[in-house]
Amino acid sequence: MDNKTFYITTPIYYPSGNPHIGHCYTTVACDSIARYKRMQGYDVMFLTGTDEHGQKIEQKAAEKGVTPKEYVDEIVEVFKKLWSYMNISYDRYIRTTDDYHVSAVQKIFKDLYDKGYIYKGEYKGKYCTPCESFWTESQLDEHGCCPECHRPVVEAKEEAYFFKMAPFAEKIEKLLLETDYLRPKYRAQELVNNFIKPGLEDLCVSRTSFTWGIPVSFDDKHVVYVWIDALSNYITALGYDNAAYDDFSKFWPADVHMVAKDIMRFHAIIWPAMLIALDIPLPKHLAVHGWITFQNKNGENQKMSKSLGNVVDPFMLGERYGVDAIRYHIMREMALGADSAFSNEIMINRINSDLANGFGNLVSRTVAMADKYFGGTLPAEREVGDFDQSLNECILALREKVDVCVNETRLKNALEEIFIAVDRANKYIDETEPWKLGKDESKKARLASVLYNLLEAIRVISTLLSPFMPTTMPKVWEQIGVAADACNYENAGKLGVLPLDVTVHKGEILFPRIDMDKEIDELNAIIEKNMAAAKADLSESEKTDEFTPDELGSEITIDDFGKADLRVALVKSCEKVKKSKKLLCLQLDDGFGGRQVVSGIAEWYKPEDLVGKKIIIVANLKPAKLCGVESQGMILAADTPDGGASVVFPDQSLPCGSKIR
RNA sequence: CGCGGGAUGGAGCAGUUCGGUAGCUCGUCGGGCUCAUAACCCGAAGGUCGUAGGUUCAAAUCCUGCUCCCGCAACCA
Repeated sequence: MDNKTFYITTPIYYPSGNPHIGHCYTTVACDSIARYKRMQGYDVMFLTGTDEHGQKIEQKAAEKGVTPKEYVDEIVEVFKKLWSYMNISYDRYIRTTDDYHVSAVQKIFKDLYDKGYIYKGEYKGKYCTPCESFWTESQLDEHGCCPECHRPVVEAKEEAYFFKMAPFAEKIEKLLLETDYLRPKYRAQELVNNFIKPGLEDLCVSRTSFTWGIPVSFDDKHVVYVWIDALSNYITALGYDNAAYDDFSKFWPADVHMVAKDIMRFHAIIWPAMLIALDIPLPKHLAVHGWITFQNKNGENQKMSKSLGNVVDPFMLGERYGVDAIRYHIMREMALGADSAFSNEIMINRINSDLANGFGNLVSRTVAMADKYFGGTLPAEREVGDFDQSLNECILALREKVDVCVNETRLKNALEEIFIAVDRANKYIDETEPWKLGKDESKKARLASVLYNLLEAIRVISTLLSPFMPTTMPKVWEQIGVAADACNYENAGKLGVLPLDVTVHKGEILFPRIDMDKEIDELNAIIEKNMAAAKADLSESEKTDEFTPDELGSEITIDDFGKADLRVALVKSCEKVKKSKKLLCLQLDDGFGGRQVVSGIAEWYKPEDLVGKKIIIVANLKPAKLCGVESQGMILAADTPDGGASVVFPDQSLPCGSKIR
């Protein structure tokens, strides 16, 4: 027998804060697949870890007055504690601060440089001088200022190394469109059209503006910037370019990289490009799943966010419902690619109907009957009857069905298949009416057969379920009187494994039914408490930072001011700019025949709020296009403490075109 | 005309590859059962499959136009 291997990874998580249910999503899914593959006899490597470098970590650490390493050490402990709590069976945990990873990344970087794929160039971006930080357009705050200190940023450039992407475009396009690398496949078109067809931009892979990173070995002003550092973890953890491990030839290429959709791009394009450049075989599959969205009381979906107080604490949920119930719910709701809503109600419903009423109750009623009618031990006599075949066929076909789903990383469907079998077994009880058989002495053999068939069904079902719910299934085995080592993959494909005179042991309730109304009330109370706390936090920080006006700008002369031509204008009409969230398009009477101005205030003003009002505009600003609409000037508005904007309204009686000086 | 996804009984979804009686889970209503965690089983109600056309003997499915939602991109002059 050759030892088949299976290598599966989670992303390495960014420890800028404590882990939440979103992190559990990917990790629990990978864990279940890893456990399933181990059960099948594969030699499995399941890797997870943390991506610990970067500016944000550096800053967070500085805020707390600790070193970056001390800061991440603390959070990594929380991650590990959570994984242990969630029963995550990772084989290896990589930290990008591990020595072997650091030196391997330096070698990889140098290797790519020597091969000509990395070159020195100039990085252009928005720079905040006080923070000494570069930001991309999209990172800037709502006023186009630094997201950290909210002061204006300037165009600036710094020396940086770049990774050439162009040589790989064709191969990556083929990888996405013509292979089954990407799951779900329908995302491939989007990636190709958005990023490959317009031409891949070279990737900035080093920075000089912060120091918390892996130094470039041949140019120590620079640290390696995120991608080469983070993505390499998948190979350095196996021992690529380092001596810490020696598993690269054994496990590479990876069978599955599982990621959430926000980092799909990097794993679908940049990672393959890096591997091609390094002349390393590509991983087999990239499984992309959606986000958990949090459904609030009104049934609206919101992305999880700390300030909304809706971050679901996995420890709290586990305490209330049990870790396996959480694991089950996460995977049962998770569809490949699509988002899934998380709400207390959906979760409790799921736990009650599937786990408590369905599977838990099946075990409970079966064991209870064996206990009641036979004192726990079945007699050896048997009598085949109606419905036996139908049940047995369903159970015998189950393993194959689950195999297929797990191989395609469709865990939701795998669980669906298993619960079809649970339903079949529950139905079998009604069909065979064992309670009637129990009253008739002459039907004991038939009754024993019925109960035996049920116990066998439970054995197979619980075996296949054990990778998903590793804590609870051994309790089931205890109850149905089977040794844990008999609940293996091979036996899950056949019947007749339990001894004819099997003895059951009535035990605790596996999944207690949850009182929905009571539970929702309690959870809402917790949520409100969290929100209040979050709000208090927020107002706390407002007192210290947000109420402080932006620093005064540098001194200018009267001439400088005179360059700006400010005028009063009347809003004649106003409408939202299509395809934009923040833009309003205003038609103005400026006293000079009218003009059109676009302004990013749609979040705070409705068009009808402005029509008929006088406003102040910068009249001689160079026109620009926003979302394809021309804007001939800008309107004046003030920052509000809550991060909004308040348009400055002059006296309504001023005529249009009045100059402001 | 930036790219892509979506619209199916009260809710959430499958079905669309390759046209042929519209399916699942939850909920509702009625019935059965009593071994079981007031659980289980059966049945019923409830859908113009977003909209307007087209192709066809036949369209949720193929084609075209339109509306609305959601991501990504863009964007606060």
